[in-house]
Amino acid sequence: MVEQLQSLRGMVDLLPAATARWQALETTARDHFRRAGVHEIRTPLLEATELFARGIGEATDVVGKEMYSFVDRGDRPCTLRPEGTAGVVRAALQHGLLSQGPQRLWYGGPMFRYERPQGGRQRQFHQIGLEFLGFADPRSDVEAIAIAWDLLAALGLGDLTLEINSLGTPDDRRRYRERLVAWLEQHHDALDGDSQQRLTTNPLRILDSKNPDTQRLLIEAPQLIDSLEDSSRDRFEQVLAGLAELAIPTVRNPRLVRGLDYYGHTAFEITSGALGAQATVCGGGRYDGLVEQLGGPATACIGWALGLERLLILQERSGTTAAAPPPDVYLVNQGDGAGALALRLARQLRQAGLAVELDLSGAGFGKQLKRADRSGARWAVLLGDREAAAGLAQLKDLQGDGGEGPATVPLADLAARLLPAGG
RNA sequence: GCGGGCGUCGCCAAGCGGUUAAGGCAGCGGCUUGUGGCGCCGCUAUUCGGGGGUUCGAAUCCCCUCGCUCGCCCCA
Repeated sequence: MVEQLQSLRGMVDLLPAATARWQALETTARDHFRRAGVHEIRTPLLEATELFARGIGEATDVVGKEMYSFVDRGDRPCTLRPEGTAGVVRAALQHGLLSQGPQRLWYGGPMFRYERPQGGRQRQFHQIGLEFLGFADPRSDVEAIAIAWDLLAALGLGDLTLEINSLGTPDDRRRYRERLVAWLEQHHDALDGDSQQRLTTNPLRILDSKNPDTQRLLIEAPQLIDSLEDSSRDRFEQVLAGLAELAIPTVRNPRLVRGLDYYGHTAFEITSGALGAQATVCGGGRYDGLVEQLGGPATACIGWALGLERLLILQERSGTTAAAPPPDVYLVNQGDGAGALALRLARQLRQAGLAVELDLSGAGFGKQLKRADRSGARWAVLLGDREAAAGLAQLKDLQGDGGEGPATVPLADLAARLLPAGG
């Protein structure tokens, strides 16, 4: 026997049993964005490696060790997108969207990160994200976050925590980094190994270390908020006030820093305690410097991304169900004449708007009816050669108890007979 | 990339060194060659993720490998 081929590690198939749930999720999201006046943008899965290196930051883990990169046949360094923002900004610049005014955009689709798979973490995973390009007002932060919060609620998810922080301006951060490093160096020996390393590579990331000893130590450390200029702090307060006014509960987390270089000012995460180690369902923040960094005009932006696999895990845990809808009609047929006619009848009923499953097995009526029952269809339409010759069909209500026998209906009347009852 | 756990039919699952690898669900066939849901009967793993090894003998022990899973890391 030939060795069984498998999907690549961390790459997951979505079988028919799962796709109903995904479609429901996508439908809800699409409608939510439509009502929020946010428009969809679709960009390629594959981009020049340089886009991510410049956009996300060379020093980040996502760029440094998690990208699916390769050189194509034209010797171009390419990368499967590890996140959506960089591509959206690139597309907006390339097509001059920003000169048409501020953009309210959303995107969805697969992202790729070469990591060790874990619950809620795959190598190909799916995100839905929002990007507001060209919005500086603190109210845009509030609205962006509110859209995420409400979408999660529309998807039936409660019991979530919105953690929020301000990373201030690049100057604020530079100032803070110096203070923090100075302080941490005095406590160098008390830090865990990972954090000691990050002291030189990315000291701010030490703040959200999961090491309990490090966390205990950090309680005494200088706080980012104290290094913010007044204007940054005011801005943050306005965002918090705006969220409070919308009755969206926030938890200030002074140690929330996030891993992508482009974030500044508002940074937030929406987390759930039901997800284990991968607790973040939605994360985002302001990235006022990114557009410029990618060669565009200085443009204030805020955005977020939402992990669909994690969302689905939460929906499942909270018992939300979504089953694939059964067909309206199961078309039982037997005999050559009836078989040919059934093919035509199925098409005709479908054109009339009914969902029709046509039995192609050639099995007996009993077998087919059994399958009709299991399909969950409301109606069985039976077509044998006797009926075919007479231009009739038998109609059975599969959801009744079988008390009344099948009705005999002229083929021409079938659609009309079934449609009003279908609802 | 690092550490722990796991891997028996499409799914759930017994077996834990000794002749033919339980069972349930699903599937298929029959009872019922033109009429469903119930019931009954039968069929469906020469094989235990894959490859080596130990042994008279392995699904059961060892090694490697692949995959899953939990934690670290990272993030959605």
